[in-house]
Amino acid sequence: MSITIKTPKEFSFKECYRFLDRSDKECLHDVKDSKVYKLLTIQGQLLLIEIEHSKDILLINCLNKRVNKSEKTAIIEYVNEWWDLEVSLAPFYKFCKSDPMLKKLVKNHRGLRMIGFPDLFECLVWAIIGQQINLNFAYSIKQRFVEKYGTSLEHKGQKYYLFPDANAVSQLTVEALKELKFSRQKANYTINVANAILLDGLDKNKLVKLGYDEAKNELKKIKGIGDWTADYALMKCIRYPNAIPLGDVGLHNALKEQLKMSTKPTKAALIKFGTEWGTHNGYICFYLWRSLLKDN
DNA sequence: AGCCAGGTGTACA
DNA sequence: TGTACACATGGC
Repeated sequence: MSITIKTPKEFSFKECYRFLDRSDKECLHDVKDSKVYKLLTIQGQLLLIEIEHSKDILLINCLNKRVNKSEKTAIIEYVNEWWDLEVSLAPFYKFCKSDPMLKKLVKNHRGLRMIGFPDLFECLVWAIIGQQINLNFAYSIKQRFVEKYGTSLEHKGQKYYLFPDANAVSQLTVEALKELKFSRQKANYTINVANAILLDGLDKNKLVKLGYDEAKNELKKIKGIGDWTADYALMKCIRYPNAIPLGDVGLHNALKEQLKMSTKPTKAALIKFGTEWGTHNGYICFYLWRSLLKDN
């Protein structure tokens, strides 16, 4: 059974692919020869998918199993959410027309979709790992973590991984995570998040229904989730369009570069941006992050 | 050698 | 409310 998704109006496979290819230590998907590979768990089964682009469609193959109709539907749903394919970018592009910096960002990366995290636990733990350390180090920690505690599937001599689930992580000790170079604090934060999901009913759908402010409060109750991590998850997983991690160093660096500033933006300037950009916060932030990668 | 990386909680005033 | 400090490691 062939699986296809008709691409939305504003879509660039090349831009999405470039973002997915930003680290060679990424272990939760693979990119090769203009194809994207990812292991999914659908209805309790491991499905390895391959995504390629042709004209106005995404062609998806499941490499390890013949899929039935409901699995096909679930795969399409997953990719739509992962790559944010069901949103129109027209309002965002219209908004950007009136500002030179935003106009240039859109010109350089038109069609880029916000590659997100369908899974809340993965999103939060990845954010925690990335707190205050450089991205390369963060990827190293994630790789050790996923390879040690994640479920995997081998296909043609290569291993593909799922992110460890909250159940498995709640059983881990701080010491076990420290061996992977988590700091003591981050090890605690990570286990806290697993417990919040298992014991306190932290749930993606609940956060979707709560509204931005309430959802942010809910997340910040967990020790280890501050403003930055909460907004990161609300932007990349829950997908509130106004969510933006204003304290993000990458955001600061990108703004400094784009606006040719001599110093990083002040806190007051950042708050002003967040207010002016409003519902376009998330996409503007994502495009600014994209601008930090080479071959713009 | 020392500072900075996709921050946060805690300890103090 | 506001500021100092530890935290893990690696790159420059």
